[in-house]
Amino acid sequence: MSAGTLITPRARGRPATRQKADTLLVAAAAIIAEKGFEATAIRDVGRRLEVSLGGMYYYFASKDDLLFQIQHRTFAALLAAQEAIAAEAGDAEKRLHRLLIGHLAFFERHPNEMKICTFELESLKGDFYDRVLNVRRKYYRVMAEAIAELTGGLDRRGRETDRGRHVTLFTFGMLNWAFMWYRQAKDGPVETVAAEMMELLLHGVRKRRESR
Amino acid sequence: MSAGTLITPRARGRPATRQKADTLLVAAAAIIAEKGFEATAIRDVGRRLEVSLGGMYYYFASKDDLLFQIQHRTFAALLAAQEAIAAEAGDAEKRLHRLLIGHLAFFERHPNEMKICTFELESLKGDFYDRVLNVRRKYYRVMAEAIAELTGGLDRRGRETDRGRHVTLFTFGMLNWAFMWYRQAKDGPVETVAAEMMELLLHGVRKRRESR
DNA sequence: TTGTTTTTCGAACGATCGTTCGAAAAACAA
DNA sequence: TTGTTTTTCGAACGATCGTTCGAAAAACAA
Repeated sequence: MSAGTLITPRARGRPATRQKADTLLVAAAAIIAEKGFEATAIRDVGRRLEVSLGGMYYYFASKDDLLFQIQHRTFAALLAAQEAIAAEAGDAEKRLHRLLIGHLAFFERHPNEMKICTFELESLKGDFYDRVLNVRRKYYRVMAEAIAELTGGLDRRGRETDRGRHVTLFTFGMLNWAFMWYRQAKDGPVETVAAEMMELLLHGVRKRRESR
Repeated sequence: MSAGTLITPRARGRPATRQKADTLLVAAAAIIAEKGFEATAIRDVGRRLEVSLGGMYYYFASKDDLLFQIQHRTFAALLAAQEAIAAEAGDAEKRLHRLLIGHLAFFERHPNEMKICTFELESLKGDFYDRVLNVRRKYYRVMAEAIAELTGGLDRRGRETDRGRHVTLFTFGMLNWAFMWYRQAKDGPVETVAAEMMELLLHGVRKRRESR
């Protein structure tokens, strides 16, 4: 929507140019996820797709801009997808369950980008940082609301309680830490992991003697 | 114990030298936690404590060695502290509760070092990486055992089940994500947070109608 | 005091990096 | 075809970095 205010090269230009910029962003994300942002040279990103160093600067205003675009469009896409999921019908439990699946599924589709969002947030500066933080806050609220519905983690004025806030952050911890260990082959589909997470949130993990 | 096998400058030398090396490690951790490992220049670390660039190389064999020492000694200290806590008397619930407190308390005492352990593990190379990973694995086992005692997350042969593994990783997620949000002033003492985490693991977070 | 070991420092190295710039090439519109 | 816009490229810049090295200073032992 207000994406038109972006004054970066890739926002103007021909359709084929925008598409190439997308390809560059994906390639850049793969390299940055592997080596880290500071350790990644723009030269290397270009080399992988056979674009000269000078050519890279036709697509991105700066190295910081490149990092910003990866993070911003990733989180914006995640936010949009999850807002749609949150709007579907169903009770609080089903809604949160769908959101857990949605988050992990998005993470599975875009592991490089999500890893960068987690690791390199603080590599963003000034306005870039603020704008990404803004999207992240919106996403936090989507999840926090869904969790509060389930836990009653709101006080009488509808504001988040300390305990409700912590439960939300615990949940984000479980979700975001997945990049450290989740491998589809070893851990099964994300739906299984989400179901286990949901079970934990609903009933805890203690060995139940008579749970049948 | 086998720390004597370290062939780094700070392992030999006078007591005052070892002490100065410790001070340098703490100062380095503060800078690296703020700016990231790649973005941190050894020059800057030296400058903060008025040690020349050349002088830094009397204490550390290389920049990689500096990062390794921070991570290795931090995780070794955490492991030792938690092993002691795990060995204390008490049932499975009390033991895990103590470990949660211990982890968060250690994190609160050494936020810079713990942040580096989380963010910069993959900045380590070769043998440095292997040796830190080795300590991390030991720590994982301490926590995994404590959780398995509570959940029964072991199969008949005493091996970790998939579900047990996931519960452990969920717990690590909650604990390690704390660096993103925990502030003593806002969130209260770590004991409170640990208690909330324990409550979640035991009973889940669903609003209880008749929990009295 | 003298001799030895430990510690500190400054200068210099080769390498790499982000960014700029203007010219050339390619794509497109007329 | 001609003229215009978009895209690509190579070279060069100033800056920063990790590391080395040998000489000087400081600390210590005799």
